[in-house]
Amino acid sequence: MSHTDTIVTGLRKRGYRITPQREMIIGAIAHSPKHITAEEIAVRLQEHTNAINIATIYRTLDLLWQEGFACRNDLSEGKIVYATFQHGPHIHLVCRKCNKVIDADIEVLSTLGRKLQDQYGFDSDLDHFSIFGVCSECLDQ
Amino acid sequence: MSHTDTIVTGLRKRGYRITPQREMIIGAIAHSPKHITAEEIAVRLQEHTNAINIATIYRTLDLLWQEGFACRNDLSEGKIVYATFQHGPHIHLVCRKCNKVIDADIEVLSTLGRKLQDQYGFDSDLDHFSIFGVCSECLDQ
DNA sequence: TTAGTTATTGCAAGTATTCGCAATAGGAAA
DNA sequence: TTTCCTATTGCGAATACTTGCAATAACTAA
Repeated sequence: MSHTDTIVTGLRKRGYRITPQREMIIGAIAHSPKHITAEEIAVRLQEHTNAINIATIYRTLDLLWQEGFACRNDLSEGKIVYATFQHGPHIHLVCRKCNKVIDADIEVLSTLGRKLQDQYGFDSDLDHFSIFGVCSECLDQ
Repeated sequence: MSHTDTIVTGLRKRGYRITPQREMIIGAIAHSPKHITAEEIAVRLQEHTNAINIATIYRTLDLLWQEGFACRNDLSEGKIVYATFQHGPHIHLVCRKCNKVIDADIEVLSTLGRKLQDQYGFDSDLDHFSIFGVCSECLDQ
């Protein structure tokens, strides 16, 4: 089953209706090799059809995020980026000086996730999230 | 020295100019007992003077964040909240189902910060940051 | 296969945030 | 003090995102 189908099936199982718009939006984000913005999805889909409203894209991305099929990150570039989880878990270290994004591996987070679960009953999205700070180059300056 | 003065002095030391606007904005955020939005600062300041532009507030908040005097969090309520660090470090656990925010203590993060420093030379803002996920009540449903 | 229920869409208006540029005003240096 | 340099402000326009509401169309059940 393709990554797109996995998400479509998952949504259907939870009682959501699958519209052509949703399928196309899910296809676009699932095939994107990197994080993608709502606007980028709109541009992509316009190659196929010019009839998907930007509000629908925002609503679908929000749905995917709420249902745990996508991550949503403010990388402080003035827009929010989304991605599905097919590319494997990682952290974004976002430099608040130069906006550079370093992808770090998540090994260190397993303990954190377990602790938040135990102490707060909170199921954290640690597969794909952002930490702000200052990168080594900016620290040197 | 008051919390406001600490920040003002810090900015001056780094070569930034201190304008009455900046002082008032810093005062507002430093005195706020909780996270605050740009709009809330604008409302507050209007009690004192009706001459501070909203764009200036956004620019000053961004400056404070970039210089490490404030944290900046998207709690997914459709707006970004800011705060200074006087209230002590903590994590926000933000539920992506119900938008509830749980404040957790940061003890678990010290290891993480050290690892990111060692492995990536990245100086993380772990004093005051957000993790998305699902809270225990929403998990039960 | 059709009809009914109601989730979803498109549209247009609203809110949140950023940006370009000319006018203003901090603060260093004379 | 005053003068000058240029960082900062205000304004208005641009971009990013959200929301209310009527029209449409998925899906369920007959």
